[in-house]
Amino acid sequence: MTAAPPPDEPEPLAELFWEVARGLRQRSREALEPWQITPAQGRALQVLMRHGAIRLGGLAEHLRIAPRSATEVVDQLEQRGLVERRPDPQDRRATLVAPTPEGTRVGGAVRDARTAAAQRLFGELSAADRADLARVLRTLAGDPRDAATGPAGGAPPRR
Amino acid sequence: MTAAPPPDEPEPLAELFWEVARGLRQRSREALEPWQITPAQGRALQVLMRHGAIRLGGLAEHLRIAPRSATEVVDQLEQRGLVERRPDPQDRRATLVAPTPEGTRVGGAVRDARTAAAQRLFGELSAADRADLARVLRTLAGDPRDAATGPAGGAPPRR
DNA sequence: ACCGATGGTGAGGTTACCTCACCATGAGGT
DNA sequence: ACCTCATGGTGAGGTAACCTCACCATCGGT
Repeated sequence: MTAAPPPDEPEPLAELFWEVARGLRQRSREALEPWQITPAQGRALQVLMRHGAIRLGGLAEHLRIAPRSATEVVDQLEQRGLVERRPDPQDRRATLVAPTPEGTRVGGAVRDARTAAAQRLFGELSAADRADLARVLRTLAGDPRDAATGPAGGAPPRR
Repeated sequence: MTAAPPPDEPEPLAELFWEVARGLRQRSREALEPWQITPAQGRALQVLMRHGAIRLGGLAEHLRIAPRSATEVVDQLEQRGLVERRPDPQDRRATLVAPTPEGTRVGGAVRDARTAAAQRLFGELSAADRADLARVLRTLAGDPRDAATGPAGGAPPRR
């Protein structure tokens, strides 16, 4: 266990990664401050804008949180008039959640603001650097999409 | 891909980034599960291992949290016998916090586990990819280290 | 000797999660 | 048709990791 054959230093890599994450999160938070939207609400709204009306459980799945927690964030968004609960005609147990027109408007604005925030960070990079970053991140995310352009033959398809 | 006049898709870049962050956080969490150490405690312990005895306020600064919050995490670590409070001989208002021998032991193990976790993720990359990632992240982190050394500074042109 | 600044902490609040228990409904077996 | 079990949402209550505000002891400068 003391053996570290490739004596790399992933430690600073991870640290660096978190440092950048901090910066990105900070910018995102500033970006959605004008709308008084919490990060959790923003994430939920984005999912709803993409998927339209979905069940509460489906929303929870997309957000990777417990169904109970989805109830909570939907409560908040509903109270702000950004989303609407309606019964699922297919299943009377289920509740569909959909953005209101206002929710769509705000959601769009939030998305734009967040995009702009990301741009302010990633825009500092050259196009080549952005491409490198995207390629490497795709590899790390387990996306096999870049296997063809990989320099060392790419990573074996794990998982 | 060479001609991309409006190359503004930071959206997937940011998404990709968070996806990877999720994976890294997940692995880190698993890594320090055997020690029953929460992420906040782990971070504090790492700082203490690096700096030895420091003031509570100094710890808060390193962790970028409010002094009051540092009190809390130190309380937890002290209760587990991993750190020790002692009066600062220079200033009777201040409290020095230092890891106990046990804390040093656990802190080392946690560091190793976390390093191994990061390795499991970043180890999937080629050395060249790791270098690219490090370079780009340093730029994003605002580290002037690579600006002074020019565009091809620390990393020789690969490929 | 005084007085404003500083270091730590008690009290109490927030966010974003969680589990467990519960109820209404749906779906399958007999 | 009936019974049973699984499923969808939610009330109740809990946790981690932060925060601010108020307070006290001490420090440093005049």
